[in-house]
Amino acid sequence: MTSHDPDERVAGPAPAPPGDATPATSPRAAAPAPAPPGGGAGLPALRGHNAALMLGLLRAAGPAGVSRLELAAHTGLTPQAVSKILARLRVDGLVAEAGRRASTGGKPPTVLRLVPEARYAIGLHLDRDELTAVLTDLAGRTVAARTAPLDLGAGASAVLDTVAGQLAALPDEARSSRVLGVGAACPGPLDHTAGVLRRVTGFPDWDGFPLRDALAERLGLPVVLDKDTNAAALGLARRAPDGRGSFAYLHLGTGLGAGLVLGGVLYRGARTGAGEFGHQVLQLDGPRCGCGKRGCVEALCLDRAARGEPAEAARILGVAAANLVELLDIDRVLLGGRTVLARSDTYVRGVAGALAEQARIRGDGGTSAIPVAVAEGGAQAVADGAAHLVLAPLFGAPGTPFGGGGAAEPR
Amino acid sequence: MTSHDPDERVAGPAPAPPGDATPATSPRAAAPAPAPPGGGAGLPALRGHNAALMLGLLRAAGPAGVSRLELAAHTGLTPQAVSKILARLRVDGLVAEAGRRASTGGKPPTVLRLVPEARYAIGLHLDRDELTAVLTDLAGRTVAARTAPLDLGAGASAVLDTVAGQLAALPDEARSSRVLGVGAACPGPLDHTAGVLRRVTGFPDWDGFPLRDALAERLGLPVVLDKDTNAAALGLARRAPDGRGSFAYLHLGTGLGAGLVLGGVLYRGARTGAGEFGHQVLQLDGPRCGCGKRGCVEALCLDRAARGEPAEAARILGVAAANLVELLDIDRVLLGGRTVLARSDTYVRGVAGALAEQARIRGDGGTSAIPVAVAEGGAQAVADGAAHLVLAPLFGAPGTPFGGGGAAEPR
DNA sequence: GCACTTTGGCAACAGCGTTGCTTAAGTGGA
DNA sequence: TCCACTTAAGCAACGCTGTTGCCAAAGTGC
Repeated sequence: MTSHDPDERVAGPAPAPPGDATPATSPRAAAPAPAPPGGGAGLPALRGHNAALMLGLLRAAGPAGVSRLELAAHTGLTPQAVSKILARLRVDGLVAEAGRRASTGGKPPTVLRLVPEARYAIGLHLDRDELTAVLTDLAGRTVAARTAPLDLGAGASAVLDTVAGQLAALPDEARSSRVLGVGAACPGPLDHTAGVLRRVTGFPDWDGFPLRDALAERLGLPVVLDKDTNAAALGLARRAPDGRGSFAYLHLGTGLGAGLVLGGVLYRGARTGAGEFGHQVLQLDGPRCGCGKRGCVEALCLDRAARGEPAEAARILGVAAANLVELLDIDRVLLGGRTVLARSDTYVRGVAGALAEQARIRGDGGTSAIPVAVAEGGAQAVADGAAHLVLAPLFGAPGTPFGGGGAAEPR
Repeated sequence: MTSHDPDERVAGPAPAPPGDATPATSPRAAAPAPAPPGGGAGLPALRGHNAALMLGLLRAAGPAGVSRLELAAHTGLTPQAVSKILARLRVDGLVAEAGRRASTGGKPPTVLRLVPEARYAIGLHLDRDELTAVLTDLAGRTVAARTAPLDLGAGASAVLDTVAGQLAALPDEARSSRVLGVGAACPGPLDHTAGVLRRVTGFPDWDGFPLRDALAERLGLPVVLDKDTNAAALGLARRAPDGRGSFAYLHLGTGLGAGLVLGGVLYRGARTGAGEFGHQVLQLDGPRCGCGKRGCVEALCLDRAARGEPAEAARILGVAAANLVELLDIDRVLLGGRTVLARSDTYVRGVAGALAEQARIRGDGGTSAIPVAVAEGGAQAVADGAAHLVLAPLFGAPGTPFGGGGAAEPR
């Protein structure tokens, strides 16, 4: 079965066809209420919240797993409650027992871990000249990845064809019913909520195109659309040790953008346009930038880089990063993008220098220098992160409001 | 001093800072659960969440009130559930019926409203040379306000004496058991979580002083400590029509600071140091600022203001504000502080001009110019907002995590 | 081999919002 | 005047949540 039923509606949790007896997994409810935003919560929301929390802790534990009592301690829930919740997750196939740990003077604890192959997500990175598609499992591991040339200027139909072709070439799991959906990352600006592209620099024809719905219809899967920098930041957030940190991912390629993770949660802003970092004015009445303003970081930075002065470019980026750190009080800065990767040491050193200088001036002792590093993941980072646009709702982000996805039933 | 028994436990949910999930324990032990951060939720949390949500909607409705069915529609809860929740709140004395509205073809709806005098909070603004204390009721109205000279340099004991004296001069309600706590706002930087002051500019002796606990012990009430700009922003957030907006409050007085409300929630940052807006570098290698860096907005702005060029100062502030708007995608900018208020028209025009220019360049149509206004509340805005540091947890912020205060029992 | 510790499940329970139905209190047409 | 209809709100029973109390399982250590 290579193609999904084209008539299938994707948006809502479509009520399962009566004749189609879904296997073991228990379809709990047909999502009764559209839940007005900011709404009240009932028992289903409570269950979803705790289930998501537990899945998040299990994912953080990795292959090593966690014991029930450890989960109880981390969540503040009763061991008995943890047992019940885990029982539900085990029935759904998301969690499994994985042996026992050594005793500490009593009955040895049973170790639990995620079942990575229980669910999958597809991540797409639609760049200006290249398409990357990855298949990611529940644990966040990249199962498969493909890259193909792409011409964003070739029109919607051609782009959709390319995407469909690449997905068809992914392993069979990519077409199983265990795929939760597709995360698509594009150059901004775009409207995440509506799933519509805006004026992608250099490709004005895409302005207003409902890419999310077009992809959803073509692929027969739910689709989430977001900016490439946001996707990358989301992917990096998963790698954070505590899962609650705040950081900025600064992407310096042909342009300069940022993805902000504040308190462990991707920050998108009121109109999902946050992170437009490139056109922060850093030099009052400075040289005119392509955007029409004067003294934008992007222009200053890329100019120095083009002139073969990467150290100076890095210093400028560092000043902008220091602004960011002061304003948002984040605890980490990650760098990425082609321009950075070409001279990563220089850029890390330049930005770290600016931040160290600032820490020295503030001299807070406690708030010593903010660490700077090159973002892991390399060229695939955006596509990887795009998959997490779909996976993330399953896992309880540290301070998420009610009703994190919970044990999402596939399709 | 007052009639408070110093050993008495101030029961009920300790006022948690809005926006983050830290339980912010009162000096004494909290009764139920220490609730590990980001923890799981049970039925009490569910109840608290919905109660807080309801209180938030009731507050937003103001004296006009709301009907049960309207609350049901806004929350997504069943009318029956709304009835039950309101019954509990009425028993607690927080909510009361207030007549009926005209019929629309059936039984006329009963109107419900907050009982403003059911709870109170005290707001303190400890400025460098002045102390303002206000008594605020549940509806957010300022019941009483007092201002007295203060010398922050006179030492902790003298400052505490002054505070206690001012509180003693507030109306009797300020000493009733219905007072939930005290919100204290100071010039930054400080550590909101620990309740400890940092290097207040000009008063280095305060560095490391545990003001929150000192005030709590002296006054026998729970205390929440925060930066003056944060308090002001929180107070302004309550005035927002939708309650979910994002805005920045820019305070230009003897210094320049910002309070950020993102998605209806006060954003404090990882180490509660967010909003350090004054030392954003706006002119690469510009004139040296008192802070040690070069080209900070604060230095540029105040220099122009001192030179009698308010229009130029406003333009510079506008460029910095435009940076903020682009980075965080907020939908409103509010101005305040002595320097602004002295020439408010000039500053509003200057900042609005910069934002309009940016909107023109982006030319998004939808995202037309971000509105700019002078913050309401005047000199009392900070003290008013400080009271909301205590009140806010009672009301469900739009997207708050679990366990918003709920119906706090006094004593 | 026995006391002890640690782990984890079973059963009963209190409390949450939901469902189904009834009562209250209006409007409006015959 | 009466009766059908609409809207509002409460009562009772219910399903499901995490919690509590208790007990069985499975180790360690003397």
